[in-house]
Amino acid sequence: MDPSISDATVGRLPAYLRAAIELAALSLPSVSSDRLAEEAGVHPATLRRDLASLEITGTRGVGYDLKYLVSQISLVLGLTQEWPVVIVGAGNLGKALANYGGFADRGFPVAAMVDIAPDLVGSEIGGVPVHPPSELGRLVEEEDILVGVITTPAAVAQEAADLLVGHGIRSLLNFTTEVLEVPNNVTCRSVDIATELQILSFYRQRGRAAKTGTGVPLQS
Amino acid sequence: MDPSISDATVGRLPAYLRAAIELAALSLPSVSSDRLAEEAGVHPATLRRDLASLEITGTRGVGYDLKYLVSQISLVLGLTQEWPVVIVGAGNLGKALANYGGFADRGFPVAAMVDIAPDLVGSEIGGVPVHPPSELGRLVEEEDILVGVITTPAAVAQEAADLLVGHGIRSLLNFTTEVLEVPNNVTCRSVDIATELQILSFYRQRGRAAKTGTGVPLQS
DNA sequence: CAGTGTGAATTTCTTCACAGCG
DNA sequence: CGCTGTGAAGAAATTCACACTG
Repeated sequence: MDPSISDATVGRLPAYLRAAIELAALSLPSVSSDRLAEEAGVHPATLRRDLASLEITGTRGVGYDLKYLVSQISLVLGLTQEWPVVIVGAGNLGKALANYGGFADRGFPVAAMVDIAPDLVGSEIGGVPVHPPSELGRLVEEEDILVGVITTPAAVAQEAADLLVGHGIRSLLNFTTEVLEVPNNVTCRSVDIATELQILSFYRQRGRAAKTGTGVPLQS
Repeated sequence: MDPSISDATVGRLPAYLRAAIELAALSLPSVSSDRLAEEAGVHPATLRRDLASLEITGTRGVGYDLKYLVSQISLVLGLTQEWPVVIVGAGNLGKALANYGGFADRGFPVAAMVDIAPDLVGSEIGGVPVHPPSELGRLVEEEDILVGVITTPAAVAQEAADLLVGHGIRSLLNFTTEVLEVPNNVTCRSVDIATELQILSFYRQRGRAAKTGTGVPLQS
């Protein structure tokens, strides 16, 4: 069912998808691996091997059909369905993300926010209502929420994670510096700005080009 | 001068640093590679090899001295100096980042913000003054700014990057979905939330555990 | 003939396993 | 004796290079 799509490949798929969408918007019917790889910033052979591993095939002498490419990559990434999101923590970052249109556009509508501050509860931010944590269970149920985004202060991030996991959420995106402990049927990715800045400073200092996009802590 | 510190190693250093700081805060004098690796979420042999490649040595039978560890990793990452930051784009995300204490705490003080909106210019956000783009040159000079953080709308992100690079900034952290073109003496890392969500949805859908923290697009 | 798909070579990264030091 | 440091094995990822096809 999942014949060996490597982690390295998965990490590149969003770049391929973005590049393909961009080129499709130019009304090009197809692309060569050379061109698409250029746009995505990878080696052409790597791109061909990645696509082959997804069983996405091109036409020899021509290239890959762009519409097909977009639909197949979307399929593999699971983007044919919507993934409603709840944002836990209505501080600055939470607000920024709620106002940020990019979520809904890409199939991750922000269905609700949760915060403990009584003065925020009941308000709306970017059209998204803020609820108290006690309502999380109901929200998850009613809004079919699949993803939890954690933008609380670091000190309570683990608490937020436990709450989300306790209500059946199995995908977490963590914006705090805290490393979260989660059961291993839960997928958690962390975006840590400090990590990014530190890596940036390493490469700057050494004058080396940053090759691969490692970054991002993570757990199962 | 830089005897082979691999990209994979660099990507793990921030996690080691964080773990070491955490353990040092518990007043432990030293740690074994087993313990530190556990905290950082890597294999103990990987940790030992990484540290050895930085010429950080432990004591056999004992472990690694925590103070030494923290200071040496900081040194390698270039965190012995401050890296003043300018945030370009005072929208929601820019504001959130300006208000976010974590920057300054970790040696990346937010020295200034830049925005084109006349009603924002002259105001302060989280104690950080907002300037018009025309003043960027002076700011970079006077505040010794080394890093540019791009939080503009995607459509003008390239423009922002050009502006920063034009004023001598050689480290960019890009929060837009746009892929930036930069000269190759400039280090640019991108944090793209859509990418993270898409990867999350892949692993969730397949029920596979997300192993390595690939993520993050990037260019030279 | 342009460009895919893929064996094979190569490089890089990880893990094992253990000699040897404090 | 516990734990580092590392040679060697193994696994994974990347890149080469070219046969082959539309």
